[in-house]
Amino acid sequence: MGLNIKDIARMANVSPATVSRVINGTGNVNEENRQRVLKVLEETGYKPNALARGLLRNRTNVIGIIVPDLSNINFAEYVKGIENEAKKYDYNIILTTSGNSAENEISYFQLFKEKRLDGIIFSGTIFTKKHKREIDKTDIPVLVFGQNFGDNKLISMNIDNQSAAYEATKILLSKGAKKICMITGPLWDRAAGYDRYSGFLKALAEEGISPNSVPIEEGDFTINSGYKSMKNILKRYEVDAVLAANDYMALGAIRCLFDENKKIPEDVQVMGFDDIVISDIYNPSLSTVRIDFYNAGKLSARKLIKAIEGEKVEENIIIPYEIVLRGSTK
Amino acid sequence: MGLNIKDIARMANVSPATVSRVINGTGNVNEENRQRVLKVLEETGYKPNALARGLLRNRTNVIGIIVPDLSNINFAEYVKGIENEAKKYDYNIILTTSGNSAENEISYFQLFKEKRLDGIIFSGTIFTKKHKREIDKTDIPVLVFGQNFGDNKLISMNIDNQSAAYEATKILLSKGAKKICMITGPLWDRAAGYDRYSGFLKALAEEGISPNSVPIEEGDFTINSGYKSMKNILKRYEVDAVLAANDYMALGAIRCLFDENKKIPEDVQVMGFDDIVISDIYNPSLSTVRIDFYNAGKLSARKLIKAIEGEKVEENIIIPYEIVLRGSTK
DNA sequence: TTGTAGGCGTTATCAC
DNA sequence: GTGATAACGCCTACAA
Repeated sequence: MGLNIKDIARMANVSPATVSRVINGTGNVNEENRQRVLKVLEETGYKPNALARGLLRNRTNVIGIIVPDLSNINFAEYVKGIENEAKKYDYNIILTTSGNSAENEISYFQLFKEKRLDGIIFSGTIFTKKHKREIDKTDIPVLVFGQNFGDNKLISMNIDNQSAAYEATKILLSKGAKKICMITGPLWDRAAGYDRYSGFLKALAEEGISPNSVPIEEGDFTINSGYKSMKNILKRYEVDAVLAANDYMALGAIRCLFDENKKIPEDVQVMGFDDIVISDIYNPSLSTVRIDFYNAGKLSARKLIKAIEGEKVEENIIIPYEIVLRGSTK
Repeated sequence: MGLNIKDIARMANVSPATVSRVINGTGNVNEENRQRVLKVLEETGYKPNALARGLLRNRTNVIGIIVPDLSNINFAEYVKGIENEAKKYDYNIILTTSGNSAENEISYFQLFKEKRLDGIIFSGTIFTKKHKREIDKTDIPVLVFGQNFGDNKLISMNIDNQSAAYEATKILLSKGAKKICMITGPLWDRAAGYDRYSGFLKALAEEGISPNSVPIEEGDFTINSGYKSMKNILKRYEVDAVLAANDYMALGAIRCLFDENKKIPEDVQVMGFDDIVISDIYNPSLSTVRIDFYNAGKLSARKLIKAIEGEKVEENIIIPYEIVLRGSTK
């Protein structure tokens, strides 16, 4: 290590320019010289310094990612998708997690700018004016995931959470639910919290059900909060269907219903969100809304790289969802 | 954007050197000038180019990570731990996943070298001479996670999988198991596959049980493979205890036992590995071996950064485990 | 076909 | 206290 292009040049008895030409396959090089250089490269294991190269080309081939939390399997899958796809195009990723702190998010934007990354994928759960201002100051391509935010400067990719929750609710009602309730995520979480909640309300409105008569508890996406929320609801209401804003809460709710001697789905139907790996094997197996985060990640990487390389990219991309019916619904 | 330190200098009527001094807090600067510079920095949102800086200082403040797969919650937690801890020391991470391909792993080592990262955390499931040769060629500090590989050049961090499996087996036996069996991971996976398997055998040996009489199936860590392995075992044997090399396989096994009308833990005791979030709420709740990957990640980051900054670091660090007894054992 | 020289943006050194 | 200058390692005109 510590070798630079001049050292290689000296060893191969040529100039640094020639070495550079061999490495990059640019310009013509005498075959004999080329072979000598290649041999030295091989022997020394020399790798050009990406810093120097980036400085010159103004390109790093690195994409910055900001996600709230890697413990959430959805985000882990999303990141995996990005990474796998990016590597195909010879890009790497710098990963940061914000823990849902807007302050962290903003400071990462600045960091990414400093590091001269080629593009940024940002997935937050809230999106403020401050975020927007920061993004506007950046002239690197940015892809925002999971936030509807009309802005022609950035690419946005969204899950239609509202429609998904709407449809899930409709299905429960169509299967005979008369006393439905919901366990939501935190409502400040625009996507998985608020939008799923509002889709639920929309479906009720269409059926002429007043939201005031419907029990709604706000959980925090953990199994425990699902359990507690269900318990709170059962204290004061009789219900025959539950929509939970994610599978963990749905599983917590099922556990609670079980403890209260309710039969699923005969007495109470349950529907979750996410289709985590356990949902299929759980007893009863869980009906849920499946969103393919891995593919969303791949798509995000592809779109962003397209934008980095100067191609036109549509501004708002919608990720499909799919409703999976299993044993916890009739 | 596109501003450089010279632009700032011009705007503030000072030299680039002075701007640099203000930014880095190095050397003395006249208060009046400092204020003028700060104002320009504020107004322009200028950030120094980390590439140029890195070129000069030979430092990037970035750590490279290689893990097999982010879908595995253990690795996701591990990475999260690294990232959170690294950020405290002002380091960022470049994350790559190898999909267990040794070829990928090696090429990432080279990439990291090219990018002049300050350190590398490598977690693979196999560790070959080729890996070792590559690491030896690198003079960046490397931390290898999950592989016992005596080498004074690198820091290694390990889970004592063998002892953990040994102890788990002993517990099952002490609780009256007479006809025990195991569902292992792939045995080429040194850590979670082979080592857990060998710990199991060691415990049997100590009790004078011949391994030939004991059913052993090799799964692939998925729920399905746990189910199938259990089914295969039950076809030919009667068992009263199962050790599975991870919780997913344990849950698959439980599901199978349930389908075969076996009572848990009365007829068959089950013990897993990992303590995934669902294990506690499953019915029956799952006894398991818990390893704190998040903290292992934090510790890895801390040790590696220490090494990067020139401090001496112990060479082999052992991560503790803990056996959690729940409803699936007597 | 090949080599020399200048510059990418920053910081450290050395005069002033 | 401040500014010019060289250097980090590479690539690319341009000249030979």
